[in-house]
Amino acid sequence: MALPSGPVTTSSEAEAVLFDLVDVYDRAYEAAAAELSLSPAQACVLGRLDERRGMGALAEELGCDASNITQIVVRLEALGLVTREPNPRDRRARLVARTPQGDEINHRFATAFTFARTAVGRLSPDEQDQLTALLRKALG
Amino acid sequence: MALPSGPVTTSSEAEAVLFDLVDVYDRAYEAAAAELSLSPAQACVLGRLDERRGMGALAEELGCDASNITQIVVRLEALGLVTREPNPRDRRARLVARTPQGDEINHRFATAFTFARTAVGRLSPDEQDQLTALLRKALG
DNA sequence: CTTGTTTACTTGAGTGAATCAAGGATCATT
DNA sequence: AATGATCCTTGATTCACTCAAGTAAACAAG
Repeated sequence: MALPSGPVTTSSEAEAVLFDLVDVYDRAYEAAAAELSLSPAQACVLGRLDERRGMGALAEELGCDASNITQIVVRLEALGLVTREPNPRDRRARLVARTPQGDEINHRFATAFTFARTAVGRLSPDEQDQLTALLRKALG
Repeated sequence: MALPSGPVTTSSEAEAVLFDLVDVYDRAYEAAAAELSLSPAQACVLGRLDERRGMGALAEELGCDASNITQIVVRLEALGLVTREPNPRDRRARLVARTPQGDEINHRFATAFTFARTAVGRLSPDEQDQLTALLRKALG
């Protein structure tokens, strides 16, 4: 989603700021990925491989079709960032794991994606707690 | 972006909540669009046509290539939600405007996309002001 | 053990977003 | 009238995403 999500009509100021936040966050994420020549989806998957895991687990966590994950992982594999090893316990399944290069790129991505860190860093510890509490309440 | 944006590693709780918010927001936007058989990008463009305007203006506001807008608008036109009239003052340009049907769908979208409204509605007026202030500060 | 079912993943087809390069038409300037 | 910039479209390409079908292996009876 390169195009922003909203606003249709923002009735309250809080809604407008919320929208701004989401927009800036998404763009920052995309930009950080682009710096490493990754698509946002690739960066996302790569970031969820701190431990090796199956394709199905990824699909479920990310809430998308398994075939989508297959494609993304195939591309990450072609880039040398990920391997797909057969699962010795279940020969239907395959375990996806980051390569050392994948670790390196993932680390660089984490460094490049400064938005959340920076935004939170603009707040005092007290304010951070307030924000956390407010957002939790807002999320229901 | 159906796949979530983040987290790589969330160092603070505030960052984690921020990520949650963005994720839920994006998914809600997508779901609301899907209810009306629109893509998120289509809903986005449709929502920015309260006044008729040129393709270029849309592209600039949405930060993407003009040819991308062309495609999206062509599809919206095929759905009968939008018209592209020639600009009498400049025959290179075309003015995009919602049709009555487009207005209707846009309104239904605004109704279906309840996330921001609902989230903010969980907070008292005071809390809403606090949230607005905190997010403004965090956004820098 | 073989039959049938479920599970895990891949493949293929199709849609749409997005970008880039190139082109046509029109405007604006000299 | 010629030049160059502007507005938009077209074409080519990549990728994300979904759905329908298919393969292969696990699993559970009979």
